[in-house]
Amino acid sequence: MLDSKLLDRLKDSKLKVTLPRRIVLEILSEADKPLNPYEIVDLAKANGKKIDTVTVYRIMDAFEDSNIVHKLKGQSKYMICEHPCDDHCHHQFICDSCGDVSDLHISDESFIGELIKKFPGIKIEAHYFEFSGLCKNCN
Amino acid sequence: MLDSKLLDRLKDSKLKVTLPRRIVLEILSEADKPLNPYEIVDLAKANGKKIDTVTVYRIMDAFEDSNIVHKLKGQSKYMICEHPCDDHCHHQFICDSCGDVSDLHISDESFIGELIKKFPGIKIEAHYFEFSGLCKNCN
DNA sequence: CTTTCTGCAAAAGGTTTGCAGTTAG
DNA sequence: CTAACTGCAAACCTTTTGCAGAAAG
Repeated sequence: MLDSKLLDRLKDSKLKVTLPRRIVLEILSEADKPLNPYEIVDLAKANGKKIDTVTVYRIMDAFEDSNIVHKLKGQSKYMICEHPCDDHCHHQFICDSCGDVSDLHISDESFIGELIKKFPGIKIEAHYFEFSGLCKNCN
Repeated sequence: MLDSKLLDRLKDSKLKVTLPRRIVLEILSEADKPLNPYEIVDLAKANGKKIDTVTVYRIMDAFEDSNIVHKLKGQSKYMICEHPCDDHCHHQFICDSCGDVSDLHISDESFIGELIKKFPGIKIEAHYFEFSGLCKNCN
């Protein structure tokens, strides 16, 4: 089921609430990692729901404009933006062995602070950290 | 002119020293930012030198394998790798305003060390850091 | 002389555009 | 009812593959 808070975010935007948009939101919120449009279409199909890839591209554009999702700059992957006003900051650890993805609760300051010191003048608005390796169960 | 140290890196690898490879190296070393294959072809043309795009793609693959260039994750942009290092680890800063991408040479230890302390038992094999905001020119 | 490399053509993959029909508000 | 949205087709751009000829070592 689609989380009601997410649905509210969609309602609060100037976007119309349509079936494809609900499906995309549901898939993104259930995914534990960023997804690209093709992956979203595939997951939808796996759930018995068909959406056109082009539609997903357009939905992602609209969601990005409305700050509902965050697009990873490098990859064309998207993830739900949980703290729209705070920042689009994410830290995750992906186990190469069992595939488990965990969200790391690490303090931003220790990472970001050092960076600012090293590169004075820049302003960091968002960040995404991804680590992979072996989790403590698989190590 | 092509820097002799760079040329040596090419000679030291198992790759043959060919004209297209010299051109690519020269362009990359003169560029102050990461370039994608199309940009390399265009800059070559601007210097009166014609290379096929496919050739550039293949050259970049070979250079990456030989640790001569570093590929920015996702961006399909390449830059001369001054510190031939573990190519699984990337730190990039993307300016939201001018789109400039810079690769940050920050020590892994400061970032990774803290993480290991906090999550004992995990083994980190690769990481990807992405920061975005405003570069010092746009800030 | 052998193996690697290049350039061309074509295929494959990812993303965007145009348009007619549909649906939310 | 109207503006926004979807789905399909097709265009477009990026990247990969296959192959014959050229060049490096």
